[in-house]
Amino acid sequence: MHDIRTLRDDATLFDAAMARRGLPPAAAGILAQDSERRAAQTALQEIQSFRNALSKRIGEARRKGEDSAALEAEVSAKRAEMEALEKKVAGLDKAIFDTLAALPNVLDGDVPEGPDESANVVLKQVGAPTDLGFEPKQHFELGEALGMMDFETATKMAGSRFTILRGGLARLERALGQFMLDTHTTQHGYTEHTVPFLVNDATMFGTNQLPKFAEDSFRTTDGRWLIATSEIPLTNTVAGEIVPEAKLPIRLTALSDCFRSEAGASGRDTRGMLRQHQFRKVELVSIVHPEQSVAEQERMTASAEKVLELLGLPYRRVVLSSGDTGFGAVRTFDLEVWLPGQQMWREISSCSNTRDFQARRMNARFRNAEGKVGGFVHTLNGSGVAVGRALIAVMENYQQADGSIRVPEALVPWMGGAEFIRKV
RNA sequence: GGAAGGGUGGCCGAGCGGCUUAAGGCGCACGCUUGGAAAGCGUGUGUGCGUGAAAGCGUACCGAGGGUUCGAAUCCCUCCCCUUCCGCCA
Repeated sequence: MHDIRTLRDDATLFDAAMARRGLPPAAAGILAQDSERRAAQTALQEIQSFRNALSKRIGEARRKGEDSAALEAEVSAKRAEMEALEKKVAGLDKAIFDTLAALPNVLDGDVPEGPDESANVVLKQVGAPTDLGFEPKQHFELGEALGMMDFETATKMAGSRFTILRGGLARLERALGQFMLDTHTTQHGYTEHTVPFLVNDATMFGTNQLPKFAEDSFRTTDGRWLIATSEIPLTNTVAGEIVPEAKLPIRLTALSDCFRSEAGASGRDTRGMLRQHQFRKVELVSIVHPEQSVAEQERMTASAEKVLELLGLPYRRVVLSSGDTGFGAVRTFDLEVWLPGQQMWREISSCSNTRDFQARRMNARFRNAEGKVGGFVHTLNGSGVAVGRALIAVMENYQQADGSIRVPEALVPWMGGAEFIRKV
């Protein structure tokens, strides 16, 4: 959510920022409505002031037992004009709010220019693409052969883009989630949370799922929403709060199921469990002082990278281009893991700084050492990492020629000591 | 789901149609007092918006949204949330 003052201060700069997002100039139209609104509000306030003064005199007159009919008539005469102005102000307020709420965040200066993911820039690579020494299989081939990944039965009961895991792979998914949570809580200072998977409209607005991206989420019959990521409940823990500065930074993590309608993704990644309506993810959220968000994004991304390093997965860090950066982010680092079966780097984590964009929507502020409200906090979110995709990555990178899966060393304690997943 | 009681400023809490730009207290800030502190005393202490060079002035805000009225924290309606009891239930 933008502060209208940034448009008033420099409309050209704002339009330039929107142009980087591929959007037409918007400032002039909004500012025209803004000045119209202010004029109407001033006119309204003059009438309100007049009314308040007369109402006071009416009260005094009545207490003295005098006749107040003339004064009452004088106020009543203004009624139509006042209602019209109230309506105008409210209408313009809503129009301006709706427009601002639908505009994406202003990108950081160091975000590379480009129309889409083709312009993303690789910042570093850790590990080389795995050389297995035989023809690698894709995860769904491996999983089905093991009898532990069942798309057919899941589709029967729920439709496409659902998967049933069994036995060793179900255990592996659980182990990955526990391992990631334990890593972030014991090594990176994040506090574990369990959160609601169903949330209300205001919460969805706070983390930018609403109003623009309603079709990406599932809605319940009682008007709630299934969370698309635990970023939503975690970040909204500070909604409406004034956090003492001494409590910052606040670092939160949760393992949750995530629900996405994948509207508009038809035909993409239809094989296997790369893109599902329901998947598990360990999320990292940081609530920080405004001066700390740039450093925190680096720290958060490093925390996610640590998980991939411990799992021994080749990955690279990519900074998303202007055309690929999400609505609420000023800058996003993606982590891409190597998938031997696909012979491709695929996204497994996305770490974004939103600065005060979400905080403004949620009205999340901090109180400084002097006890004054110091402004909006900055919020960041990142996957630490996507559990379903980590499962795929482990399967494809640790597959053996006989179709079994070796368990990464770091994961063995969470697997009850098992070192291999074999067909039973 | 049913019944009752509630939601007021950073916190507690009064107010239940005009004298409230919300009493009082706590907390906080500054000052007086003191060798220093505590206590005491005094002063100040919300947010948004509009207007203004500024000081200031105006306006809105007492869970949210509507309504009644010359005037609403106060009355009416709808919704949300909290507490207690009952019912149901992993």
